[in-house]
Amino acid sequence: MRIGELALRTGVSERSLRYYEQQGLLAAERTAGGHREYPEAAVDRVIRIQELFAAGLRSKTIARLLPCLRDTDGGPSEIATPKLVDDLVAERDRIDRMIIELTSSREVLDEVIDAASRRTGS
Amino acid sequence: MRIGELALRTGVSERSLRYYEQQGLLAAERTAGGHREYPEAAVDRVIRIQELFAAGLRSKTIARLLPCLRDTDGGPSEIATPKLVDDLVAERDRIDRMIIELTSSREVLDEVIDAASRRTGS
DNA sequence: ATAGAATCTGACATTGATGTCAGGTTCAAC
DNA sequence: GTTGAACCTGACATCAATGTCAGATTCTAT
Repeated sequence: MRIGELALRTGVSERSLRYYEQQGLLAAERTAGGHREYPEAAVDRVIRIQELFAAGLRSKTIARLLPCLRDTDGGPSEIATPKLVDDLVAERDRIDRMIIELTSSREVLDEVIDAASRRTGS
Repeated sequence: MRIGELALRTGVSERSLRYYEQQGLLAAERTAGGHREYPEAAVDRVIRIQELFAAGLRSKTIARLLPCLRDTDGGPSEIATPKLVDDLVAERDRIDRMIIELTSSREVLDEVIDAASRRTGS
């Protein structure tokens, strides 16, 4: 598929898709005229990339991580280097802390929302 | 306490603490010479602010939200306006989605880490 | 062949919290 | 009072993904 459809199906802007390619996160074939042609699997990959971005990973880390995923390509995935594992463990811990913080903030919001709703009579 | 101690105890930089004040998130008394003097409760408030920032809220939203918290001051808290409630509900939903994404990304990282650990023999 | 939609590259702007630096003032201890 | 640490303000820089725009090229349908 071409970039417009991929953008539509993933909810990610064309601008970002081109950026992903530039960062080595997302490969694309090219038509004779130079237009990008994506395989069907690109949809899942883009969504995964977005999730990793949302988790606070930077593109460089994602670029190192992606080849180690088994379900990204059918092909044989690489094994994470020790340095990468260290980094990923740090990221995982950070994500764990973030989930805790998010949950805490969620409760704060809920409290305020509930207090106001009770006033209004829901 | 003064800004240096507050920074130390919260892990938030002095720069950020001044920024919080500028954004109306954190009040401070002033000594005769103009130095900031914080009450003990500032520690908790700063930590809460940090959590809300980590949850992706912008300072303007936090500024509107803080007066509605009951445990921030002992005093009577304000009730959230309908507009604010709308915004907070949107934020809460976004946080919920983010937690889901984070959990998903956490699993991805775990998988790669485990695969590498098994190779190394843990 | 041609028109209009889609895509290309490249450059510049934005966002918002935070880092950093400079030059000056205040505080606390001796 | 002096000195060094802590603090003040104000300005400018940073980061990284994304938005946006311009001008050119390609694709697709008629």
